[in-house]
Amino acid sequence: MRYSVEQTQQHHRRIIQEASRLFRERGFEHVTVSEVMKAAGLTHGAFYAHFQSKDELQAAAVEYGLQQSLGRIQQSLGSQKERKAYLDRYLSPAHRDTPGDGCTMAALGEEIARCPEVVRQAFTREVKELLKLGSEGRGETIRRTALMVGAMVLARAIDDETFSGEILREARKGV
Amino acid sequence: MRYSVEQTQQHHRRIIQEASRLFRERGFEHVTVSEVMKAAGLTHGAFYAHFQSKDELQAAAVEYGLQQSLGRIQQSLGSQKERKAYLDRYLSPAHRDTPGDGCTMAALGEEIARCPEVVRQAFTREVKELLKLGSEGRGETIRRTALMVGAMVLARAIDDETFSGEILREARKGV
DNA sequence: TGTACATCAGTGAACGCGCGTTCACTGATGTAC
DNA sequence: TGTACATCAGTGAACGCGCGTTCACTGATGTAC
Repeated sequence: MRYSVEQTQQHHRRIIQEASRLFRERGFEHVTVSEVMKAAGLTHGAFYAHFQSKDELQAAAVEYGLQQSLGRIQQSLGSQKERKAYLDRYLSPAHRDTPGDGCTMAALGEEIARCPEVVRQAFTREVKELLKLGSEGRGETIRRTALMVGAMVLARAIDDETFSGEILREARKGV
Repeated sequence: MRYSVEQTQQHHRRIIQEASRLFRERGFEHVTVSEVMKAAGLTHGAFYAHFQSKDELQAAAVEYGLQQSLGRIQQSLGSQKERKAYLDRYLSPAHRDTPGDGCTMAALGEEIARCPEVVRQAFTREVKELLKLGSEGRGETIRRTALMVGAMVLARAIDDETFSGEILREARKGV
């Protein structure tokens, strides 16, 4: 049956949010369209009323995830204390263990490199915005971001709590 | 038909080598068992005479790829000049554009985080060996590695040659 | 050294499953008069 | 304001395809005597 415009828009946002979370938790390939729709409270058939393909959803989810990061960074620009809290949170075991709500670059960067243009373009656009922020110089912002992303990738892949924690702590000393 | 022991061992090595290359190029999920076997000059049916599952192959391929990296690092420990050449090579557009022969951490780290234990254990073991090397202190080695991996992940995901190159150059200044 | 037999890596057809996507249908919403 | 009709997001069955894996079979290698 037909739903109201607001209802439809809300469903659309919900699909993107759940997709973004699930993709970050398990990767694009390990999440099905049906799972995303179920998480959004709908059935899979309705998906194609919202997106032309799974690729398009991936692009929208990447954009959403990075805009979420952008918001967090903006909120941390106020004081040195907030900046420190942001870095502590990023390089924490909690962030490592809950990728669904975390950094899209660290969760999906490698997969995005192998994605169709539409996804890579969304990523590129948002990362450019992300790097415009930062209280240091541009080069320093790039290096800090790379260090944080690399440390999170390694900490998540490593199957040894102690070693993984060491990587996060050492990385924290470098930012 | 039955093949000689040496022939079989050679096939086994070849399967791992081709798998490691293909996985780094396209990710575990986008490479089929059939493709790996074809690249190794065999047919897919023979695969299960060499490995119990695709997961096991992934573990073997990760181990192989990281041991390849280990060898390269060991060869760069001789002089400051060799060390610089190694860093230049790692953070080069050439490495970015040929992941099949490059760093396994940067190519597969995120996927490995979501892999079964057998793969993650192989990764953990080899990264531990990798970090034992390095001419700096342990903390510095960890930070440098994280920076390099993160920069490569971002440079590969970004769909803009200039921006991608900038990330590699800025990262190079930091190591 | 030669003969008979067991082994097992490799082949290629087949299986079962889950995926992305399609489609006929539904029925409340939105629109035209 | 009320009525008739068109719209389209959502449902759930179905389709087609490719994947990992299995299996009956092959035949040179390796082994026992």
